[in-house]
Amino acid sequence: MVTIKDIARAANVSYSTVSKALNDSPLVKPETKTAILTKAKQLGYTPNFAAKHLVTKRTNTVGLVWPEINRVALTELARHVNKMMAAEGKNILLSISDPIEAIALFSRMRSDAILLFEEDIPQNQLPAQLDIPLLSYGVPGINQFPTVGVQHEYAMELAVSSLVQSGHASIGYVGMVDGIGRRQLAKQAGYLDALKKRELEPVLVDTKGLNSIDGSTAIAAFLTKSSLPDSLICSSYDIAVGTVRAIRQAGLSIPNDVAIISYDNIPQQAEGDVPLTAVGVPVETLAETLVQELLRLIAGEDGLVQELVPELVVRTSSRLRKQ
Amino acid sequence: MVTIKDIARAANVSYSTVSKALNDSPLVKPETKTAILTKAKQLGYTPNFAAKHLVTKRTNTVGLVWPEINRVALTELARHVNKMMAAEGKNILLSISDPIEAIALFSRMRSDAILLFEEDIPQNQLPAQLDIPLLSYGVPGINQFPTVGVQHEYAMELAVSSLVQSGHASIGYVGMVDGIGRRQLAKQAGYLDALKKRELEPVLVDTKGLNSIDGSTAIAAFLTKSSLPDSLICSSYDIAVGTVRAIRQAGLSIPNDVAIISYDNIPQQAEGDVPLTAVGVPVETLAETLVQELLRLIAGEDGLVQELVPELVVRTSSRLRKQ
DNA sequence: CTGAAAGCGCTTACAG
DNA sequence: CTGAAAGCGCTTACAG
Repeated sequence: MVTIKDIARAANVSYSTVSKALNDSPLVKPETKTAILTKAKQLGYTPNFAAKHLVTKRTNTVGLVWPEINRVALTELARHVNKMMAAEGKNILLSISDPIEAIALFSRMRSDAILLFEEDIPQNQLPAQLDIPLLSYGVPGINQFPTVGVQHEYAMELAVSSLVQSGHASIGYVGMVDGIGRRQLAKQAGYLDALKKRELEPVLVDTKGLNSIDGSTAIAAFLTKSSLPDSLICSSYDIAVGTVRAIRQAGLSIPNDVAIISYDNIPQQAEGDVPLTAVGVPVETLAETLVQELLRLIAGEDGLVQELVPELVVRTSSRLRKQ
Repeated sequence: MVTIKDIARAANVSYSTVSKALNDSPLVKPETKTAILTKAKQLGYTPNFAAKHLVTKRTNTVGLVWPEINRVALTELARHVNKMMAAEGKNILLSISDPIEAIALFSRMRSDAILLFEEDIPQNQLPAQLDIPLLSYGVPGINQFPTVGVQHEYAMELAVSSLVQSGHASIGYVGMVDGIGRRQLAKQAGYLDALKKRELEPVLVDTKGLNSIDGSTAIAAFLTKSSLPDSLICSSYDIAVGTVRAIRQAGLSIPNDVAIISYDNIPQQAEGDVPLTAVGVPVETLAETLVQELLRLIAGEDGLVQELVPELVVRTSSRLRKQ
């Protein structure tokens, strides 16, 4: 492995001059700089990250802890965060290992910060005190770390309110019921509250999982026993995809037979056979907030707990039915 | 940030003794060791990865370059590789950035090796010579690096042969047609060869993308113009999911109206409404081969180019039709 | 068993 | 402008 000492020898300068040249310091004469850079390229030099970090104390690396790399909406969010962090000169490194181990690894690596996409870690398993900042994406209050979250309850209120205004009196919910995901539980609670407030009867369709296939299976099973409510709120994009599939499979039409509102404000919602009305914080806003907060934490500022306000985007799937 | 020197001070020993104690060296007296370990825990010590690596020359880290974290089959493969590498004491770090930048990053980080899940990088953009081993997952011969691949052509031969034996004379292909993915192109070529050999007429259904939604959209569009062949080979699990959705949506039955064989030998193929016949190298075999090869490369042995042999698993979706 | 010393590959004041 | 020196946080021969 070639080091700056090898370059120094080849270029007949001291290795501290090489270091300066490689970092484009104004302290080194242009000709010397060019000569050194040429030699470095010739020798196939690759800077040693660890050595550099050891002295500069910065890794410009942010660890993303995300064991489940399989939700479309989260993938979209990760993609945005990755891109925006790159623009700030920070590299996102993703671990799909056990969250506790992943946090420990990023700690040892002295990542500038850790972003946690997994919220179901028992509080007592999280390190009581971390030396590097950790930002949690999820429901505030589940751990002691700064958190960026979404007002899920308000999102459900928006969805229910919109359906009611369109004349729907029976509104169902498709998602994991009484599951372990905090985000999922918050959505369910929000739905139940919004219905209760209006004295409407809730209908819960339990998907028992979060994949689109879980959504379609649950709807198909439900249909063998009874007919669907005339509108459904799906707890995520994936669930909505499965729900739409099962409904159309049953020969029903959207929105005429069943109106649909999906969770997750991502562009994909518009791109299916039936453009889906969606509620949620726009993925760009979410990403931007996460990045801003990470940069603040890295700069040593105090962590905040934020809950972002969701928006409703109306598309075909919940348009007013022709009476 | 607490260092071994802080621990040394607190425990009244030299910091080289602390280092030995933390590494569980037999050279240090048990009582001293216990005292040091206790102090370390008390102070909340986290070893500095960079410092350790700088002297030991090992990072025990493998970089996974995978910009598209959205294919079910690849996610399943990544999960297996991650788990198996963890068992070997190696940490997988994933980058979803531009592959060239990701490779450069892992180079600077001195990862023990790089695993490349993206095959459509122009040969001339890849570094001519890397100081750390790189293993490519994909079609052999597209770059100068050791590669683990799959005999896609043989997989297609297996699929076609199985359908022909079941009495199917019209066999279509659903996937990205003439796209840029090498794996996809190899599958398409294999399909065309297998049909030509039997003097059967090929039918290509172009999905123009790799998501399940692309599959269902393509099938639905195809159905507006003509009827489907009586059997279909889908180029991936995702495509098969979409294909099945669209077929059932059209009121057709699988396998009675249309038989389906899907690509990707993953457990998920069995779990849908219609258990899918699938062809491909079992994901466990694929993962094991990748891990073995990575470990060989890390040990300094020569890289190999391997093509694994796919297997066909027959399930409901291609069972003999009732005549 | 314990500690002093050298060194991993860099950066950065500080002299010259 | 250039170079010698110190030091980042560790490990590992080597003395004692």
